[in-house]
Amino acid sequence: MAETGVTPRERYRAQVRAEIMELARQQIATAGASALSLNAIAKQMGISGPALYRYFAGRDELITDLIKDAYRSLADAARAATDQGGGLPGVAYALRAWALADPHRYFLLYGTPVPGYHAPDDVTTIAAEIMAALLDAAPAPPLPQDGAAAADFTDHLERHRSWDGGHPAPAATLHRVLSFWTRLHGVLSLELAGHFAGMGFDPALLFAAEVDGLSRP
Amino acid sequence: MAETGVTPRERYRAQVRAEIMELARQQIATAGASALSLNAIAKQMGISGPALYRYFAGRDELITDLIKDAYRSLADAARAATDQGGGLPGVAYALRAWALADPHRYFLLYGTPVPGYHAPDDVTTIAAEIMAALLDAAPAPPLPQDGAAAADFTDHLERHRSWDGGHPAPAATLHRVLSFWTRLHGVLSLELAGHFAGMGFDPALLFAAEVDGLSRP
DNA sequence: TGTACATCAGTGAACGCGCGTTCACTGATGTAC
DNA sequence: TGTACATCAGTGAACGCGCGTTCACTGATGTAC
Repeated sequence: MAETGVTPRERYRAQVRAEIMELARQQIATAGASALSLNAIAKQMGISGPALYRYFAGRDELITDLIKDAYRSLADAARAATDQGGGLPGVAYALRAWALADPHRYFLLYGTPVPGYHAPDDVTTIAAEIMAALLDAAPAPPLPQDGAAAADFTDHLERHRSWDGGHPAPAATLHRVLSFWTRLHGVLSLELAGHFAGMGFDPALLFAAEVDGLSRP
Repeated sequence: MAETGVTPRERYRAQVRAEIMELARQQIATAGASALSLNAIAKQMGISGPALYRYFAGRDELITDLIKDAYRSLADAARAATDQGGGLPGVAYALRAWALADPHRYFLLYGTPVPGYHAPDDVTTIAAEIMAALLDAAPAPPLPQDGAAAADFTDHLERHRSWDGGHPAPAATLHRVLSFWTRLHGVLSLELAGHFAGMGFDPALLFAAEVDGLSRP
């Protein structure tokens, strides 16, 4: 009685869809997005390949849903960290934990772009949520930027802040958050891709040092 | 008479090899590394597919050579910029120019890692050259790091600097160069992957602001 | 200079693979009267 | 409660594709005597 309006068939559909997504996620986690195979998923579920077409229009739609799903998960993690009051460092560590839990999922969002693929509007919206979480976590007011180029870009942002989602933060904060985000992505993606592997130092310490440096005024 | 010891056959071989590599490079530039197809290359050259096996043991070897080639090219660009005396900003702009000239080539090196693939020792050596160029370009002495985590990592690097290729720079400089490199990669890879596309601001200005901020003490 | 032999670039057929996707269908589940 | 019909999940065969790679071969180029 609790589940009003949800027929058994709808429940079943949602369940199977979820199972497909879950197996797809596992496949990506194991061998990356390029290895995602509809037939392999079907085989794992014990059904025939064409049966999947009851749930997804095709491979592209499945990938799109996986991307949306991953963005959603990442945005939620960022939001939770912000709400917990840890500030930018808090968000930074949350993002790192998210990425380390499933590196291929991170690369699904921020890795090599797929040549033909173009992201739908939904993901742009969710990506904006991540920026919003960072803006909420950022301390105010930001210190004045040193350096002419830095000041120039802050000015530039004043006139190009359509992506802020209506956030009232000053342009200097937008700049700071943007810079924070790019730097974070830098360390993180190099670590995840294994580029520090042969260098001998501990990536966690580098990350901590970056976050430390980025967070103080 | 000038080309001592190089038989016509060797010349021919080198030439064909170079042509294969060039077409492979074009293919990657157009549609990414995952789209690289031996048969397609052969067709473009007007020869049969199996003929390529006279020049490469297989697809993997070709990709490995392309990666080595790209690293070589990038390291040369970094070295040239350093020798020109532009300091870290000079190297930064050189690397950006290199990446923008062929984004897929950049992603071949620093994009989503290929699941099965493992880089041979050669590329590690060349990658170290890039760090060496940055170390040569970095100003000395570096300022003391603010923040406990930053100081910790510098200390840590003192004990884990095997990757410095024997460079005499102090650990603080290693730290600075490492941080410079990761941050650079952050802005650059997000720009190349198109993540700034919908945001409205000019990526070049953000890059300039980052380089500006990163270069001053 | 001429002949016999070795090297080696390139061919064409074939193998086996897995992929996404379509189609006409069966059979179970749900709905209407 | 029972019957007639509609919905829809899943099947199995098939299509067409392009891939990397192997193999035995032809024919041109180079080498040795």
